Amino acid sequence: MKGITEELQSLVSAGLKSIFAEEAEAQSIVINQTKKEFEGDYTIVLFPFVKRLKKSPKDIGDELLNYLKENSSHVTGGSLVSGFLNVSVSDQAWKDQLAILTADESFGESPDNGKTFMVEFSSPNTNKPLHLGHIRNILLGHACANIYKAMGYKVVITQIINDRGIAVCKSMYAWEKFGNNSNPSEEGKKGDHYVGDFYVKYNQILAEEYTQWQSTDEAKSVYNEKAKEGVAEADFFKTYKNQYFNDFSKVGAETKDMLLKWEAGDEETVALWKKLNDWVYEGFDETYENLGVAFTKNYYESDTYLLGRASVEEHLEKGLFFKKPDGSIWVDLEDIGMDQKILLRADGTSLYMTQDIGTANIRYEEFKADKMVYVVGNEQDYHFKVLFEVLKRMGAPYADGLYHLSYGMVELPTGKMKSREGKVVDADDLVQEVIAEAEASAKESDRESGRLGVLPEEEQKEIFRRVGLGALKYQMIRVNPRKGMVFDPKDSVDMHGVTGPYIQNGFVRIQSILRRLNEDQIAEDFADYILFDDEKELLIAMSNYPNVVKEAADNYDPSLIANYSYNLAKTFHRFYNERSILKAESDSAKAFRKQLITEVAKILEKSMGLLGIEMPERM
RNA sequence: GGUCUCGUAGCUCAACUGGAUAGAGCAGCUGCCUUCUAAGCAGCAGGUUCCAGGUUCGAGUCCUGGCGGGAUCACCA
Repeated sequence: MKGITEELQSLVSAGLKSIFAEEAEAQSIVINQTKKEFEGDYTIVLFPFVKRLKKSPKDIGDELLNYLKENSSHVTGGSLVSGFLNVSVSDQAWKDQLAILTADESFGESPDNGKTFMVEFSSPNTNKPLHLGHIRNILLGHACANIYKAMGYKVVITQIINDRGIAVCKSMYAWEKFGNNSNPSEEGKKGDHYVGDFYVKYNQILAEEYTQWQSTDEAKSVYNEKAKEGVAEADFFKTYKNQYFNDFSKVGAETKDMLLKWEAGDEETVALWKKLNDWVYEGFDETYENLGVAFTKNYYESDTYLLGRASVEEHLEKGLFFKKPDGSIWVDLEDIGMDQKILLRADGTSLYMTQDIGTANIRYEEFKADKMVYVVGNEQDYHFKVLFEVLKRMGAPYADGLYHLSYGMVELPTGKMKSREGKVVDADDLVQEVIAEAEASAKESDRESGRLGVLPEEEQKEIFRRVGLGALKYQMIRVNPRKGMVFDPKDSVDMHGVTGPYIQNGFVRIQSILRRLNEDQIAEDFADYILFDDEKELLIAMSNYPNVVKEAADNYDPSLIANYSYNLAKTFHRFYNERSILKAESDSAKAFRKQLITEVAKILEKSMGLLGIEMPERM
């Protein structure tokens, strides 16, 4: 069964063929909703054919309109305005459209296509809790997974956990020194926060040590070298911190020693490492659960960091890469305007790039995914460009299905977040905060209506949770992923206007009506009903849903869904203010509207569901 | 400096991938709750779409060159 838009497209396509012998693919024909200023429901843009047919828009439009009227019972009339053919469709066409929506439980969802979609997101480090940046990442990735599931893919959700390296050792070091052999539950903290606090502590003691060092003779002599170049002392020490850590720091040396021990498999060190990481995972799981996401499979860097090496060496022999005199292995991408990039160190140890090559390979072996999408911030655009190019040259069978879903950073009004300084918006805090805000907002409006106060405590809590999370998630997803965004934790999230709660409110209003309607029998028949424009607008919007899902999938852009849901909700709110359902002017109006709003609610719920946002029954 | 990316109302964002007079929300101002949930609706006001050229029936959208912000240019991940 086809929606009206598709029907018009194929009619126009057939019409062009029969009248002008012109081949035009149905999907390529541009059909818009007619602007309010003009008479009509749908607009067909004729300009593309003017040139190809060498005829005036008027000739084409007149003949096409005749064809449409003769060949479709749905097209009742139309008018031509400078190259735009505005056609009107019959009330029956709208009712047919509603029937399609009602009959098709999985409207907007495609049947199983036998393909697999894999998405990687979150990808946390185990030395600190998740923050605002992760939230955008997680929500984008999760929404994409849902969208591709709706498109008929089997979906695999993964994260790669960065559980090794010097950063983890820093937390371990600080815990050993200051942890008093305690643990998260004794301290009443969430595991990831507990461990993260030691990471912050570590950076504090390192900073103290560094400050003290700056007044030593050793430091003076290092600075004196640079002073000749006219670098101010304060500026010098600001930029020297990393090198200090590597060359002079006692704390740094001990931490690096810890890393070496870990790599050598030292039992005690590994046990400590495992203990801290397990605490962190417990904390992460809680955060993920609060956000409503779950992973099919976790990859740990401690397992995968050696992978890829064999693969690189193999392709070196095939002449794809080259070896520098020092023994390191490189790929030369200068022929496509990119740089040379190192793939394997002289000592044979692997790098970020090597790891990612290896991980991609084992993932493909494990899941045979047709698409593999990485949700990673745009600061890694270049890395993924190189990675994908290298995999392509290596002849990876999955190379064409790789995609980097790059998104802009989330910034605070004060600038970037600095996790080392503890200057971050914590994910768990933020979630708690928005839920509290939803509660405050609800109680304020409930003071007059008294709707929620009578519900059991549990039920109220669930409502606040859904509304708060709905607000947060919607705000994060509604902007185009490519763009950076500013998030002000002081304002937290809005509950009015273009927001999650606005859309949820549309759904809630419908549920409220349906609860009342179901109390008495109403007529089912509305054959003689004549539609209002606002009712047609709802049908137009709903019939467009599958296209929006497809577009969101093609562009890896959940914000399209977010905008769509808002527009549908807005159309509904307008309709709601204009037309009564319980007190409809006739039985057929009541029957029609009942069916109409039932479908509106379904699509609101479905589309928001794709974004991971749940609908409350009341609010 | 090279590469990538963004620039639309005071602020946060749209614009169906080149279509009609660039739309929403927030903030400001006016109205609408004894009538289906006012987390709502209606209205006022707010624009040289960063600038200059070009492509064409038509450009916020594509091309060229500037200007401005961000990212990146590690044998870190």
